[in-house]
Amino acid sequence: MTRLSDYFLPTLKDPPADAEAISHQLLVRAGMVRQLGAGLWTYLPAGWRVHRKIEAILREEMDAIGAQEMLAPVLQPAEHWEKTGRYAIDELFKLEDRRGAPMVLAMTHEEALTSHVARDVRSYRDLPVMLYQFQVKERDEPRPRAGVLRTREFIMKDAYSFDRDQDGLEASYARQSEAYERIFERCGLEWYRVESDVGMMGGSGAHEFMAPCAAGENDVALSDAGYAANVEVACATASPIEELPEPLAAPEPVATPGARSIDEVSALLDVPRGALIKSMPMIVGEEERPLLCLLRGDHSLNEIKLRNALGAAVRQARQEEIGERFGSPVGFVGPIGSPAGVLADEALRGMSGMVAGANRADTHLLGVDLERDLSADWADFRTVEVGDCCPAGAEIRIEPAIEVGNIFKLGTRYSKPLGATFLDEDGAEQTIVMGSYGIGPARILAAAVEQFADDAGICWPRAIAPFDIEIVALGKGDEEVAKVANDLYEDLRALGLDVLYDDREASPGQKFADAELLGCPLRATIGRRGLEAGELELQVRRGLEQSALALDGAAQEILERWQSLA
RNA sequence: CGGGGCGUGGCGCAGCUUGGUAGCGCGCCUGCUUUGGGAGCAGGAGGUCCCCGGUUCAAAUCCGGGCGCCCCGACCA
Repeated sequence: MTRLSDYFLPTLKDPPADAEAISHQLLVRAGMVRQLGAGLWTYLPAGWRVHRKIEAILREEMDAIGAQEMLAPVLQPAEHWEKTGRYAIDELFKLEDRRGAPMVLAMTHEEALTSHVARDVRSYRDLPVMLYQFQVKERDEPRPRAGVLRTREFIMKDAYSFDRDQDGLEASYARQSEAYERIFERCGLEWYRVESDVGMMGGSGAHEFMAPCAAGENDVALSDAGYAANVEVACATASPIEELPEPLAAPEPVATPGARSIDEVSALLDVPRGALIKSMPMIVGEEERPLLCLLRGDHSLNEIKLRNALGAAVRQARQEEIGERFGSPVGFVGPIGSPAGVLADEALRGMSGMVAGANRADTHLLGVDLERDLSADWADFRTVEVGDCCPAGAEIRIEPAIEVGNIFKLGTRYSKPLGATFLDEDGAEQTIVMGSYGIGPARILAAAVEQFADDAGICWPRAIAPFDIEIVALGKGDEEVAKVANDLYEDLRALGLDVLYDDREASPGQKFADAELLGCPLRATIGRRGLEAGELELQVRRGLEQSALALDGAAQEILERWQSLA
C-alpha cells in the first residue's frame, strides 16, 4: 500500500528562489525532482513514476509499428564519431580511458546503431528494420535551463529506421510520424507538428512535435489555415509597407550625416523603416566569400534560412572586414556599386523608391529599385513576423513552444561514412537509407505541467499522472475513517487504479494543499462529516470541482469518473 | 562566449555599508491540546556564513583569487 506517511515525497511550501519556469517550480515543490548540479536532475519516486508512465506509452506505440527495443552504451569509442565528422561538436562530452584512448559520451546514437547495422546487415532481405531504445544522452549544453526542460543529461527514446531506398524511408518516416501523433494524443498534451531545420543531424527533411507553453524555447509560426513551422524555417508573405516614398528615375544621393542605423536613417529622412534596404555584410563558407544580404528595413535576417539557401555556413562580417571586403564605411553599406556579391530577400521584389546605403560616409541613396538598378540573386532568408500571411493566406501568429519530439530523414548521412550497405537482388552494393526519431519523456512531463497547472499546483493528464487518485483520510486516530480509507484503497487497486493514500497525521489544509500540488486527477476525501452521511467526497483536480459519492459502490463510480477524464 | 545577479541551518531570507555574541519565518524533533483548507502552547535539535589566501588583536562583514548556481543574449536534434 502506498502510504504517504512512508513515501518519499518531500513537498515544499515555497519554490526554490532560482526557479523561474512553472514546471521547474512545481516539479520541485511537489517533491518529484531534485537538482544535483547545473542541468543534472534526479527523479524522486513520484517524478519517476510519471517518467515511466510516459515510457510505457512510447514503448507500446513503438512496438505497435514494429520497432524493436534494444540498448546501446552511452560510453563509446571516439572512432565512430570521427568517421561521421561529429567528433568536433562542442556539445559532445569527450574523455579518455586509462590507456589514453579517446572516448565520448553519446549525445545521440546514430553512430552506434548504424555501426551495428553496418556490421550485421548484408542483404536486402534484412531490410527494412527499425530499432529503438530508451537511453541516457549526454550533452555539454552551453546553458542548461528551466529545470528539466533543457538538461545536460536526459533519457531519450531514440528510434532509427534502416531502409533500402528513399521510398522505404518515406514509409518508415510516415509510420513514425503517425505513432508520434498517437503518443502525444495519449499523453494528453496540446501539441502540433511543424516543419523544422535539419540542424547538425544533417539529412533531407525533418519535423518537430511541439507543445505550446510559456517556458518554450522555440518560436513557432502558426496560422488558422493550418500552417505550422518553426520560425527557424518558416516562410510567409510579408505584409506591405504603407506610404512608400515616390519612385525616382534613378537613384539619387542624399546626405545622412551620422545616420548609421535603420532607425536613425528612417527618422532623419522621415520614411518608414520598411522603405529602407537593410544591407548586411556576411561572410560565406570556408572560402570566406563576402556576400551582401539585403532585407527590407523592418525585417530581420534568419541565419538558418540563409545557410540553407546558400548550402554553406555563414557569419556576419566583422567591423574591420566591412571596410576591406565591402568597400564601405560601417553604417553606409549598400548594394549599388558594392564589390561583394549581392543576395536580396524575396520580400524586396517589386519595391521601388527605396533607401539604401551609398557605400560612402554620411550618404544614402534615394529611389533605389533593386530589379532595375542592379542584378542581384534572390532568396527567402528573412525571419517571418506576426501579421505576415501564410501560403494559404491566413495571418501568421508566433508562439513559444517546447520541442517534445522530432523526426528526421537522415538519408545516407550516417550510413555512408560508417559503411552501412547491403546487396540488392542483382548483387549490387547499395547504401542503407536512414531515419531517426527522438522523444524526450522529461519534456513531455514538463510540458504537461506547464500546460495544465493552476494556482494550486499541477493538474496531470490522466494517462501520465503519478497516481490515478489520492485518498485523503481526515481525523487522526479515527478508526472508522481509516478502515473506510483502507477498504477504498483495496477496492480501487482491484479495479486497476494506482492509488496514493495520505494517512499522515497532518492538518486537513496541509493534506489538501499537498494533494493539489502533486496534481493527481482525482482526490477522494474521507472524514467524519461524510461518513455520518454515508458519503465520501470526490474532487476532480482540473477545475477543482467537488461532489459527494455514496460509500456504497464508490470504487466503481470512481473508476467510471476516472475513465471519463482527459 | 558576452551581460547581469546570487552563495548565511532542509526551504525562503535578514545581518555585510560602519569588523567584535550568527538572527527571523517556514520546516524538523519531543510532549500536551487540535483535525474539512497550510492549527495552538511549551520545550528542543540543527550553521566549516561556498572555498583558498590576505589585512586585522578580531572577518559572514574589508581586500585578492577561485568555485558553484540562476537569469538575459549568443548557442542548441
